[in-house]
Formats: sequence, structure tokens, C-alpha cells
Amino acid sequence: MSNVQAAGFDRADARLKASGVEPTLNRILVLSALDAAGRPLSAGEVYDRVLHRHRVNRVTVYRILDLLTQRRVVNKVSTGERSYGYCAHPDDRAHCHFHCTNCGRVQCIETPGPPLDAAGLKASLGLEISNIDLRLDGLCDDCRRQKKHDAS
Amino acid sequence: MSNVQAAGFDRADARLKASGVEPTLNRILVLSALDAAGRPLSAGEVYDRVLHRHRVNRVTVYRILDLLTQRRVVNKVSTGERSYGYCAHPDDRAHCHFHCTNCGRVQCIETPGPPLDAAGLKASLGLEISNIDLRLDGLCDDCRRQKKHDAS
DNA sequence: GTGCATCATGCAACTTTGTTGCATACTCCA
DNA sequence: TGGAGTATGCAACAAAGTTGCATGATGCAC
Repeated sequence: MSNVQAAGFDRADARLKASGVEPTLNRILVLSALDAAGRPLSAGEVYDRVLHRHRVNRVTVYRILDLLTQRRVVNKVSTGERSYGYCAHPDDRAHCHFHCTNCGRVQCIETPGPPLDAAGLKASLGLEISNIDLRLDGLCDDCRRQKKHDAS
Repeated sequence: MSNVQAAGFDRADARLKASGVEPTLNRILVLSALDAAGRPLSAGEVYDRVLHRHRVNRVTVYRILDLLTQRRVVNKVSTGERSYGYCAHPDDRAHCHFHCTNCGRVQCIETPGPPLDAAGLKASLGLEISNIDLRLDGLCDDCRRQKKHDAS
């Protein structure tokens, strides 16, 4: 195992413990896969990546993702595709997600400031808001270049 | 048929024509179901409502919803649940969606102003953004009251 | 150490949601 | 009338997620 991987495992282990979640091997593998990806992964993608290192059941991955979402270790985010994405963020920096309608890829975008005024919204609506999910759809750089190239 | 229904059909018919979509009976029924609901409906819900008036195939409903989404007659929005929601808005007023994590219901929320600075985001990110999907998760009024009641 | 409770995982079967391919029916226009 | 294009139906399929139950591991009391 490379040092990078080992460090990822340690980090995942620590985050699980800090969140009061028993750091089993499967859970560590799930969390470090998400962490390493740096973008939201679907449950299926997480499953594939964990399976690559260790025999695990699909249902177990779903259960772990549910658990981590509940404990707020990971975020469950809309991807614009059929399934939700899961995304592990090292901190609570303001960010949202960009979904390319052409290639389907989703990436995290760190906005300069909070993209919207959550506190103001909560106050003006009088609703108890626990989570905000913001997704932008459009063409990613690659696809835009590709289309320009095709057109010329 | 009540006058309200008839008016809904006429309105749907007009909107389809205005968007360059052939106003078939199925399409009118789909659009007026969405319009009457006043909140995002899943494809399954739309199917049920249309079926209630007229024999139609499930696939046809999916195809109509896709078509209307493409033509921007309806919005496809994240619901926080397993399936996407479709929502017909009479105009482009700023709005987002609220998803109750307890009962699962989704409602449209018209925000006093645009909830976020779309133009600014587009400019600062340099991405071509065609759609913005903003969802707030939390407890709706009913569920909050219920929980308070249970606790006391 | 033995027995018990609790939790994590595996497995199979199932449900829900959405898609595809192909056939049929309808509409419009030459 | 006939042919092109579009809308719909139907069956089969695929993907994503869930449920119920069995097994295995871990920790604690005795």
C-alpha cells in the first residue's frame, strides 16, 4: 500500500471515530474512496472502488453510505442523473456542484463565498432547514471545447 | 368537466402551442396535472393523475415529461427522494424547493428575490450554466408541530 | 472461558424507476 | 390515395435501491 493510501485510511479512520462511528474496514474503505475521488460518487461507483480492494456486498455499501449521511460525515447531493452522489468534504467550506449535461460528470465547486444566504432564507421562510443542495447544470470545459471543435 | 378543469386544459393547450409542442390530449393532461398540483410531482404521480382521466401508457408519460423538460415547459427538479420531480411554473419567478425529510413532501418556495446570484456565479466560474436547481431540506410546518406535540 | 446481547455484514429476493426496440396508429400534405 | 413523420402502446429489460433473514464478529457480565 502506498503512503498516500495509508494516509487516506488514517484520515478516514480518524474522521469516523470523531463522528462516533465504529471504524470498520468497510467503512474506512468507503470513506477513503469518497475522499480520494474529490467529487461526488454514486453508490455504484463507491461499490466498484471498494470492491477493487476488498470483497464487500453491495447492500453493505448502501448501508454505510446511509449511515455516514445520517452522521453528516458525507453529503448526499443531487447529481442531475438518476442516482444521488455522495461526497466527503474535509470541512464545511461553501460549495456546490456542477453537472455537465453532456458527459454527465459532476464536480464540486468551491464558491468564493456562500452561494446563497442560508440564514436569511431560514429566517424569512420560517422553516427549519438542515441542508442545502445546490446544483448547476451546464456544459463543462471539456465538452464545450469539444463542441466548438466539432462546429468548426 | 368543471370550469376549473376546462380552464386548466385551455391554459395547458396554449402553453404547449406557444412552446412549439403539438398539444395532444396526453400532453395536455400531463401539463395540466402538473399545473394543478402546484408542487413538483414525480413521474409516477403524474402517471397516476393522468391515468385517472384517460388510459395512457407509463412510457408515454416519461416521454412527454422528457419532451416538456427539453422545451423548458416544465422544470425537472431534485426532490431529495429517489426520483426527480417535475414542476410547471407559469413564469420564471425566482423559486426553489423545500423537501421535508420527515414526510417526504416537496413544495415550491417563491423567494423574495433570486435566492442566489446566478449571473455572478456564471461569470466567476466561467462555466456555461443552463439551469440551477436549489433544494432545501428540513422539517415542514406540519411535521415540526407533530414532533413538538409528541415531545410534550 | 461461557453465554448473551449488540452490531456489522452477506445473501437472495424484491420493488421502484426509468429505458429501449419495435409495432401500430394517427395526421398532414402532395 | 399514399407516404412521411410523429405519437403512442407494449413487452422486455436495466439500473438503483430496499427488505428480511441468516451468519459472524465483538464486547461485556458472570
